[in-house]
Amino acid sequence: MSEKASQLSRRERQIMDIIYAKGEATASEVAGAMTDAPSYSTVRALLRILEEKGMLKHREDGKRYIFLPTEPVQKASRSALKNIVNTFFEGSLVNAVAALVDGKEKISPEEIQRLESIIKQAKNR
Amino acid sequence: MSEKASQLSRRERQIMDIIYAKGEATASEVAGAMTDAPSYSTVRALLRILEEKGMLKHREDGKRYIFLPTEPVQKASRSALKNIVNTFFEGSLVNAVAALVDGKEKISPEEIQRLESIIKQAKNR
DNA sequence: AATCATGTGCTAATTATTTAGCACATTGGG
DNA sequence: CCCAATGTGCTAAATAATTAGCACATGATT
Repeated sequence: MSEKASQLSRRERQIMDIIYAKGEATASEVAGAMTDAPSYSTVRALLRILEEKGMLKHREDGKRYIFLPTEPVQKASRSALKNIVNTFFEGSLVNAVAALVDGKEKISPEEIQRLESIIKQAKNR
Repeated sequence: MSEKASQLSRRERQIMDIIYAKGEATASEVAGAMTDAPSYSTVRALLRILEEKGMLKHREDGKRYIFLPTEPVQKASRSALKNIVNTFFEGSLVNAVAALVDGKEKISPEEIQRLESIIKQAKNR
């Protein structure tokens, strides 16, 4: 079912989530985004480990490192969704969408419209 | 962002996923569902820990224990989805649905129809 | 130029997770 | 009735994850 992602430890996953949410981030940005952040030193160590594991890469910006995911967000998100669909919705796309829509309090007319067009597109395929 | 779920260790999460997917399971069923399963003894230990943490409960069936989630699958799935929407889709429901639909190879006419009715319902709210 | 602020690399220690083993209970078959 | 098969509880050991600290580099500021 799951492969690389589930090999990550709790902290590693937490950090990956932050970086996916931000797109990219420095060590201190990551630390800042953690509610229960350990020391800066610890965060750096984890970033290094994630890089060793091939989950992250970095580019340099002056003396700082800016970390970003190796795997593009699109691919990662699809695999995360797939996992949830399989775990909770017996593989049913429709049930997952239903949960997503039902779970949301208010859906604006614009959103409805966009959803309709998504389905329209799916129809013509 | 995340709360209880992210406190689970790698193995614990793996087991929770299996039990959510099955609805409920015995120790040996859980072990059987793990591709990289450790010993039976280990699986039982993890189940016990998950029960201590309040994630699982069990009922007895003869001499066996059948484990099931404390939190209903519906609630757990919504929280998992919410997490993904926030992490990968900047909180946008619509983008998540788009990824879900785009990620799927074939969508049957029946599925399309059900999707349409989900949106229709959402409209009248 | 000296000092401070902020960065990294590496290492070592603590804590958590993961694992297997042993003792004992129960059920079903021979 | 006895024994094998299958279950649980508990405990202890091994492995992995998490953490902080120290040494050193670099750029800015006084």
